[in-house]
Amino acid sequence: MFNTFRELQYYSYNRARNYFRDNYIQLVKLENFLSKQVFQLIQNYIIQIKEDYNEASYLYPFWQNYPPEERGRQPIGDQYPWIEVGEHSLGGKLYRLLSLSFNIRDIGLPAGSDIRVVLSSDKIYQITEGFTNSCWLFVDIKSVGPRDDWNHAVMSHNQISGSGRWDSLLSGITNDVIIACGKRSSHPFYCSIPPIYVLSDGTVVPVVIIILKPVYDMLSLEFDVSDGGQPLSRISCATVPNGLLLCERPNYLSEFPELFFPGKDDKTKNPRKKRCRVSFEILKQIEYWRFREILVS
Amino acid sequence: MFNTFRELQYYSYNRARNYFRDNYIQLVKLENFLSKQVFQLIQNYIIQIKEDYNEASYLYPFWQNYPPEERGRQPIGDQYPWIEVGEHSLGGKLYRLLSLSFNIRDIGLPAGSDIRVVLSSDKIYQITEGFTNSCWLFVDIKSVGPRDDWNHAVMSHNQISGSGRWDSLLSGITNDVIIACGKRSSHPFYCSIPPIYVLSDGTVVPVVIIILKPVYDMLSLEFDVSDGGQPLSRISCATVPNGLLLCERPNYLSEFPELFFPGKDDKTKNPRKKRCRVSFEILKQIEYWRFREILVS
DNA sequence: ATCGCCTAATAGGCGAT
DNA sequence: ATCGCCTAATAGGCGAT
Repeated sequence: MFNTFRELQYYSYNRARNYFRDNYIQLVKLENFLSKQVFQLIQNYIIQIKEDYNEASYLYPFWQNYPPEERGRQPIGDQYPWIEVGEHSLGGKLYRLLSLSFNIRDIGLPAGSDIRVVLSSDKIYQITEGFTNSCWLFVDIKSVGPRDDWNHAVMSHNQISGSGRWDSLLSGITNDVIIACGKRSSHPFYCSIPPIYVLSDGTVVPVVIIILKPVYDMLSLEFDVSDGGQPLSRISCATVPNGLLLCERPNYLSEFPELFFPGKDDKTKNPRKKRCRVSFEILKQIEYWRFREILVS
Repeated sequence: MFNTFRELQYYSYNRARNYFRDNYIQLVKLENFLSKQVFQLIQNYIIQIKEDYNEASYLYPFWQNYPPEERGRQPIGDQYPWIEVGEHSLGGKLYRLLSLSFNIRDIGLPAGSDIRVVLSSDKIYQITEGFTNSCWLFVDIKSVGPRDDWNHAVMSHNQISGSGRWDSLLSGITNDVIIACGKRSSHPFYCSIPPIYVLSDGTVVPVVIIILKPVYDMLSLEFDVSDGGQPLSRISCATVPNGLLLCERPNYLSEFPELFFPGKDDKTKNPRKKRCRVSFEILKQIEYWRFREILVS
């Protein structure tokens, strides 16, 4: 079955890729639209999200004897790994709330982001002027605490889409290598997600990548609090341009070569799997709506 | 905030724990009910699930140059890691479909299973004879292929609930150690999930643990197929008894000491974090409805 | 059938500069 | 601010017995 629809997909993919390279404005509009949708969902439900998130701290007596171990170089010892708190309190809601505005399919893929749903709606059909009614929304949830709260996110190669060349039937898609280009260092970044998928039924599915970054406080650091707790402080939302926008047209990477900069992996990591960082500051420069924040009162 | 509601939770927890130890039949009924619900959702949507699952194989041209690496001892080299295919094609649907029958909250926790949702409904209120209208459904999705398709699942300590003693206000909950007891070996298993949670608003939330095990075929192994592909073959559903049922009343573990048997970790693993295996055969003996299968046509 | 050897992929805290 | 050092937790393929 790996090749059952290959020929159909090959021609349809290249047709779609040409279409969206020519009409790249539609991709931008699609990203703008979904960025707004997701942002508004979170904003509308922020009270509930905050309550669910903060319950993790209130449930301390139930996990205090089995906390996740701290990790990394030299953990100070006053922090609890909080990854899953953000993933669940945000992720579950996204699955449900998106289904209010879109038809959803949970198409399988061996790798990709935390949450990935194929969305269909008339609005997408409108935006693409009838070319497709679907897109693949990739959402990654990147939690951080007060000591790691910089204006960027760390992305793995399975979380960023690339130029997506598919030159000959058997070759399959390949992305041009991106340079994670920093002030003091740089390294190649082998993003692995295509800019567009074509499903076995012919549906054309451009990829949209959104990062949600819940940031938590550590109450133990505040001078007037004796008790602990890691409540939600704010949520940043960032929309990373589709690989065609990055590498083809308008080729954002040529104007903003430092959009991606070196990640967190050390030199023992397989270079093809090294992560990069995405600058939120530069995303905002590309288009103001690519970066937004929701403060939690 | 770690201790804001501790006293309330302490008393309410022990009251609830006593209640469900005395009325353990209600816990069993609750598990039976949810087991049926989840099983029926999957059965009703199996065509869609299968389509979404199998699309991962059809999308091969899009990931063939960036496949997840095989892992473990001596990979043969003909298999693709398929973990995320099952997680997403099943998981996304569960989030949405459960919301048709239940009110859902995505309460945060630093650790636990893949999917965990606090469900509320009148039906739960009925089953518990008015004691609570909520439960915490923990669902773990455990994919395997044809070479690892045994009648069990491997569970980490964060995926099984225990006896849940909370003896003094400050101590927090602790589970009695379970013995993962096999034919040739055995080891302690330090399950870390309490049998019941009490939320900050006083809601009593007993835990229900369900395992979904999608099993895939490897077409490359079939003698009349030259192409590859890893389509869905069947889904097993297993319901693991709540820790109170296991360790207190009716104390299933005393009658079925081999329900949990040694897991997959090696001796370098922190003993407190070692996984165990759960026997599906024994689950079926405990109550027939604790193990069911859905064949994919 | 039992059970454990073995490694990829994810993630983000925090130190060194 | 930059960037990479560093490790927990999850997962299941498959070999040895």
